[in-house]
Amino acid sequence: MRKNQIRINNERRILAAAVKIFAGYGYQGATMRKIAEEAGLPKANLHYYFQTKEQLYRQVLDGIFKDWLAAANTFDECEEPVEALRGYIETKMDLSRKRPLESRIWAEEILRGAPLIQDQLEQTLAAWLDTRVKRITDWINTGTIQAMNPRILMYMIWAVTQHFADFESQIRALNQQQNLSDEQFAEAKKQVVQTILKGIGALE
Amino acid sequence: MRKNQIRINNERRILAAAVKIFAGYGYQGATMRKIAEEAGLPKANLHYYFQTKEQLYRQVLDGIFKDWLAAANTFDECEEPVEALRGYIETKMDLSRKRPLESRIWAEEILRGAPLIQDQLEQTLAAWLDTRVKRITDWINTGTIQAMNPRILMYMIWAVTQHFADFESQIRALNQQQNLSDEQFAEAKKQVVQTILKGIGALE
DNA sequence: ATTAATCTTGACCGTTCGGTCAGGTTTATT
DNA sequence: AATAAACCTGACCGAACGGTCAAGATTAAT
Repeated sequence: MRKNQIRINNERRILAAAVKIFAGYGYQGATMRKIAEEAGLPKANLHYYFQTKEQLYRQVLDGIFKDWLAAANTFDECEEPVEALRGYIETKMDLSRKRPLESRIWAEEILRGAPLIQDQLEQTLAAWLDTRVKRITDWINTGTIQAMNPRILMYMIWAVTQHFADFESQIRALNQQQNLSDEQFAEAKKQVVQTILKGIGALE
Repeated sequence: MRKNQIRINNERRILAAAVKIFAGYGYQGATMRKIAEEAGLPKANLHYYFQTKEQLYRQVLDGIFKDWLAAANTFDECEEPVEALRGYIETKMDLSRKRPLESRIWAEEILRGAPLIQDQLEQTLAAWLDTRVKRITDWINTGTIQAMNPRILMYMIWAVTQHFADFESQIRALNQQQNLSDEQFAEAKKQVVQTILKGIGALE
């Protein structure tokens, strides 16, 4: 039941263009014409593969959500809290660095009240979070890390890791109009890990 | 040279409506018609007080920027790093709680690459940050807190404090579809302060 | 080689956008 | 009371939006 190669190629081209335009202009600011230009295709062709702008946007969001969840692998594979949290924070930071556009699309959707992905948040993401909260609670109960609210810890990790993608233009303006270099980003990653792990009493 | 009371009242009404609509729909998604409806005025009347949509938006951003900088008072007034940072974090958290709409408008502007406020970021905000970086550097040099990159510390504080406003809908979806109660928010504030201060070695 | 299925696209449509403007109304000044 | 300044607003404009469609071109199946 594999799709025709033409369809595969064109859908990929359109989705890649859509990510750029949605990230740069937001859902409302993005236009089918801009996406078509970016993809190098006539506008009517976009509507052949994706009936509406909203459907195209939904597919973009779905792809982002999957990457988002996949970043948790390190978290699940490690037994030790220090290892697990460090791995998760570093993976999220790397994702922020490598795929800032996707991070910004996600952020804008949440900012607008998550009109299209509320269901996914309330079901898939909520279940995902519950599982990790249980693991952290176990660590607390066995005295491996200090008592705290695991949900708030996760919110803090998400906030900090995504900030480097979502607020990139602000950070650039405060860094002599230069994006963070690889060295600066590595330093940031290290300090974020260090501060959070030490902050919850998992280090020293 | 004081303005007529009619002008004062109407400009305030329009600005308040604009904050709601810009926060809820983003710059592109917001329309002059929606803002006019929210303000209870005919659309043409908006253009009498604010020539263009962009000018109205700029005035909204200016107001936000001023509040943003004013939150730093606590930071400057305290000598001790623990007191100064705790005060600043708590003030920013409270701002996030009390004025989430403004926080979201700011976030969206940065997300879009700060097209209208780049100058303010590169000048006013950069100078503001430099001053605070110097203070933190002094604390480090006198051994009051551990060595670190003060800029990254500030980025972390901004990220976490604003997250509770900007990602409110995500947090709500993960909290049984309920916004954080006052008690939950107070707990979050406490844990954020605790984690960051302990994370940089200013506590214990 | 023929047919069917898929893909391509310029031209077009109704709607909504930001913005304008003429002409009336209200408020302030003298 | 008269004049000027400020304020108000329904009706309108060109541009751009998302989306449609018919007719032709290409590819796949037989």
